Amino acid sequence: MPELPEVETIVRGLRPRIVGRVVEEVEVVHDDVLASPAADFRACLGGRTVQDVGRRGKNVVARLSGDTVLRVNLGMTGRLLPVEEHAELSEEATHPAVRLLFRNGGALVYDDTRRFGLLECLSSEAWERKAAELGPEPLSPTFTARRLHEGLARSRSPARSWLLDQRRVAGVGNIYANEALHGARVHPRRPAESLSRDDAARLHRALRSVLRRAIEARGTTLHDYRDSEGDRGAFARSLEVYGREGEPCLRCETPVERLVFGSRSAFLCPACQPEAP
DNA sequence: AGTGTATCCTGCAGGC
DNA sequence: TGCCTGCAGGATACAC
Repeated sequence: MPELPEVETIVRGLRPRIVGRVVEEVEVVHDDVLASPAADFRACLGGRTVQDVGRRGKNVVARLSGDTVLRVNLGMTGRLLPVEEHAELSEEATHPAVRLLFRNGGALVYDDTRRFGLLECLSSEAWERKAAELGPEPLSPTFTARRLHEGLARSRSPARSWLLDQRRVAGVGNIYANEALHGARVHPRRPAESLSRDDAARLHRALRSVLRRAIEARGTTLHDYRDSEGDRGAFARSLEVYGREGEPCLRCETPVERLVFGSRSAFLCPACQPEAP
């Protein structure tokens, strides 16, 4: 669910509310969202101060004292809800899985209906090693059209599968992959290596554009996604193909088609995005 | 190297 | 109302 723009929105809201707080107690409601046994997770976090909250790909990355990192992957339905006082929490939390209780009151609740998310407490060094396996940040200045073209050229995967692979580029999920491909007029099934330099340049531009606009709109809420204030994102109304099967393409009126491959839906305009280049 | 499939889990919409 | 199927912003592991 949450892709780069949603995670970015969550992180921005979270940062001012939890930096400086000290984790006093860790309540584990469902240990299946933890990467390690609950006792290890508690010991890893207990007593530490939150120093910063950032994002890498779709991961929320909280840096804590003692060179410790809490990585949160929100899966499909994960939410991070800062709560001011113990007493009246859980208003938003319908499926709390983990609660970090702060010294002097307040908490950060990890809520996750489907529990596909993952919380991992690890050393800075261990986190850096993992982060190095992720592809470049698509909004970083070092992610150039040329670099994208070079990456695509080495793979026969369908372009959409390529975009979803976090080792190739970090943070793109099914919504923005489909939107970017439509913006670039590239069929989602086109082999990555078949994209010309021009195709790659359009894809680069479309991807960055859609991610930036979605961040401005505070993300896309289809069902579950809420930011750290509990608010919905506004980008759903700006989607051009995702979820619009049978509706007219906004560019040419041709009905949007849905395909399934890689066990996920792909949405495209068959006129704007021809399968053959 | 790539693809198809299954798995984790819950909720919702739609058909009957 | 109930029961069924299919579907969902993700990630991973497996066999072929």
